[in-house]
Amino acid sequence: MNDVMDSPLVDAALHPVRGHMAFESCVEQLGSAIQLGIFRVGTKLPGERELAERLNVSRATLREAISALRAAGLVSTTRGRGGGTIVEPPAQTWPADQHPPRRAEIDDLIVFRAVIEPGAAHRAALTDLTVEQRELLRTSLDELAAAETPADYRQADARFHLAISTVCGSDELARACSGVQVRIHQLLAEIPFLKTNIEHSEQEHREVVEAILARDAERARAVMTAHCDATAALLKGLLP
Amino acid sequence: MNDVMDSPLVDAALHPVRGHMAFESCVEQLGSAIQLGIFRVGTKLPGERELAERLNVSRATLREAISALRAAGLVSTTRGRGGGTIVEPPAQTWPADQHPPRRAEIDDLIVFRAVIEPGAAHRAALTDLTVEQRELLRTSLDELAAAETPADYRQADARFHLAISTVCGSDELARACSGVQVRIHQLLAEIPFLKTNIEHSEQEHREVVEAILARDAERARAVMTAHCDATAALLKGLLP
DNA sequence: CCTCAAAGGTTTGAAGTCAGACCATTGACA
DNA sequence: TGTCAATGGTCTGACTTCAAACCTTTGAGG
Repeated sequence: MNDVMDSPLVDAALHPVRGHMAFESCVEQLGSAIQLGIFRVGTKLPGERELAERLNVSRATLREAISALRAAGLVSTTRGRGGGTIVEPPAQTWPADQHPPRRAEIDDLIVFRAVIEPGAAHRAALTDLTVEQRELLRTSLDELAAAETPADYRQADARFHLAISTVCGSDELARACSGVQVRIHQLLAEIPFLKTNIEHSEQEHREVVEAILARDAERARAVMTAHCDATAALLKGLLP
Repeated sequence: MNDVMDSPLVDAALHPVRGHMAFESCVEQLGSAIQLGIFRVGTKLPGERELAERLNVSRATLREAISALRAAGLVSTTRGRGGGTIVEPPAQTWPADQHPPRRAEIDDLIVFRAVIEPGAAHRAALTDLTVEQRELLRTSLDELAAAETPADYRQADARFHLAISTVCGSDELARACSGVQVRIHQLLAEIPFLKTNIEHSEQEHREVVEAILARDAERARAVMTAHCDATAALLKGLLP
């Protein structure tokens, strides 16, 4: 009969609705924010009521999610005034990742990143940045340089990339970058930490910030492109 | 105390979970696909069981969504063998849009689009396209030229842009473009149809495809950037 | 004409999610 | 030291969603 489904466009327009996702999504977002160091070890998460509102989820559901994080040892909770949920130092082993991403997913991610991160860098350079935004970029860069352990470095790296997208002024762009960083971060955690590679990365990081602050959009994009390509090559080469 | 929430990064990492979203999301996706002409007037939608599986939703929920579309007059349904759900010609007026997007949302969308669409064009030019993919681009371009009414043209335009992102080989990128196109399409429907503008657009469309097929990534990106900027200027100028 | 496969239509009970109210604990501050 | 506001903990009834059946309609093909 009438096989509309053969059109390649249908696949782009129709994507799976993640079923039963409120609880899952909360765990994922909070867990990612903790793993990326957006909520740092020892700090307190916002109150349950505020978090629930932010995530547009009922408090009951949010509590389920926090419960799961507590069970996983990522946070601990105390009651009463001044109490709350605080981020625990990472245990010996992260709760084992459930499913190692397929190769196709990695390729997909790498393509998406190659579009979005250089685009964000380009955009950031075109944007009239406030003093705070410039400060955020410099601070993120400094934290990267100050990182002492590989784990610290990877967290600071994720935050750095996120910071660039944040200053573009598009929530949606920032969210897309956040999603990309979460997954990149997970993948990077599985490959060895190469010192020479890091030094090269740091050089690129500095150049990107320099280009953005100098409002040299083309250069910002070019350097970020090279940076993403380098990571992509690493991942493609070192992942199973 | 410990106000972690002040970090601008938190906003990027934590985004609202759309509560109760299965039904809503189905209506949105199917409705958008119909409005963009991905499912064309007079054609039959895939069967309920297949659609439900694609959307990762129970058949009951999918049926609720179709029911809503039927109530809105977008589709009609017949039973029995050979029956199904077919796309109706658009009524005089589309079911009135619920909430006209705020100015901030429009700016957000425009920034995101300025990153993602030129990025996709660039990427498409770098990709080894199959014969089918090249054909898809040419066909989309032809349909654009063949459009007779403003509504036809806008649909063909959305499909054209979607086609470009589709050939990049990243589902996620295609999905992001799809989301952008849906919203751009809605906005464009609210402003006058300017003939001179369209002619200019068509020229750019041709150049983009030409550049992609010639594998001139820089040119593809530059032309697409100009194209997006033009649309952005239109929207900013003509929307309330 | 008959049969039956393919499609939409319906039912059912379990599980997830929600809003909102109320309970219990505890430390900040008067 | 006592109060109480802030915070996590609990409960309840309603709504949504799910999976997996089964029912009804209808046209294609023998």
